[in-house]
Amino acid sequence: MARLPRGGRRKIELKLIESERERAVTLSKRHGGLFKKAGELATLCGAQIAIILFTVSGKPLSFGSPGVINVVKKFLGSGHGDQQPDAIKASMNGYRQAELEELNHEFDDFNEKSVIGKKHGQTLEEDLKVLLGGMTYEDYKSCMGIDKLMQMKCRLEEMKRELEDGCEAESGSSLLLKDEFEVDLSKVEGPKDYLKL
Amino acid sequence: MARLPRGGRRKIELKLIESERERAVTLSKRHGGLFKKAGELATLCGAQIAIILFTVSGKPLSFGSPGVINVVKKFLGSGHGDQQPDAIKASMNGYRQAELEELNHEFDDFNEKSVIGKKHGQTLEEDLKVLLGGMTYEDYKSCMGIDKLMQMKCRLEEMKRELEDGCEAESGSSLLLKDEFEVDLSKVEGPKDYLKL
DNA sequence: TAGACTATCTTTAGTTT
DNA sequence: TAAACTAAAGATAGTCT
Repeated sequence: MARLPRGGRRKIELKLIESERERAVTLSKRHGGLFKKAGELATLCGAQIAIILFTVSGKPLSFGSPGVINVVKKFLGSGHGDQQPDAIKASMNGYRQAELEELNHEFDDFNEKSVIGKKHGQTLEEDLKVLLGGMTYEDYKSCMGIDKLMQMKCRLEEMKRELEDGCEAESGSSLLLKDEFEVDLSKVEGPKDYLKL
Repeated sequence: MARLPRGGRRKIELKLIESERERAVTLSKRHGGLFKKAGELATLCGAQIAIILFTVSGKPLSFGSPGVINVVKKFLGSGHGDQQPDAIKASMNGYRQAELEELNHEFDDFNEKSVIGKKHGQTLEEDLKVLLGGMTYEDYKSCMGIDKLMQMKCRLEEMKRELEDGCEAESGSSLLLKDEFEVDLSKVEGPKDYLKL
């Protein structure tokens, strides 16, 4: 009855939890917390939100307000007709728009880091080395951050090209992120603001 | 320089934030927090996760590990081939499985509440009244909780019927939740465990 | 073994700059 | 206008039952 207050929350390392049982417990707790937060966000901000979650064993869990399928449909479907003030974005579906937002955001992050490097008199090439730290080339491919950064660059250029060509390339498949995305770091240039949409 | 520690976090009511500006600030903060938590969940538990978010103004934001589209595809596509130990679930896609999980979970919640009511000698009909509190009938339709509960009941029965028919009704459309779902409370029966899948 | 507990960590509402 | 700040609110890791 009388509880000994020995244990409390402790900070944990952000890496895959080894123990399968502990992992399941953590998933259960955080799954609840995440969905709760999503619900609050929907209520407080009037946002529509969907979360799709697959556990390591393949079990699907989902949250949706006003329903996963509705949000996903909107995301995959056309975005025109909504109150999009931007003419370019009005021709894109939610997926493209969200991707664009994300890429621009990462673009800003990278630019900021580059500027910090510049202050120390580094070249962009050196910035990259700093950003990549002591990783080997093999690490690069498994590193989400830099991988996405490279995808970002190419995607931005691709989008820009499409827009300059008159937004006619509606085929879509070329816009899907490739599972395998080879990056030749020697060809990486520094980010340019004019690439940002 | 010296900050007067007058302000700190205060509890807020869980309803739509009136002020458009304040709503945007809250969305920005919580959007970051939510996506961060999702990333942690993916890392810690090895889970695949996608979040799709539309702001009130229609702007789409997304998070995905290993990419929104991949997770959504898996969700909408067939679930067979994965390590599903359950024969029934193996024939369902992620969407149906997740829906089933959610419904079973709500079913448990409702059952638990009913049991609590039973302890006080109430009938199931009275349980419902307790659960519904002082709401009017119009409130029912706008009340997500009870609305989903009714959907749940029907959906479970529907699924059960399909399964008994040999899992042949693969058409799918009948399984989509209807936007408008009329509920006649006088016909509502108590939950039965044999309905649960 | 799934839920209760609690000390601590994390997020964020309101404020200031 | 956005960013930094502060402390209360909220989430949760580890423990116990």
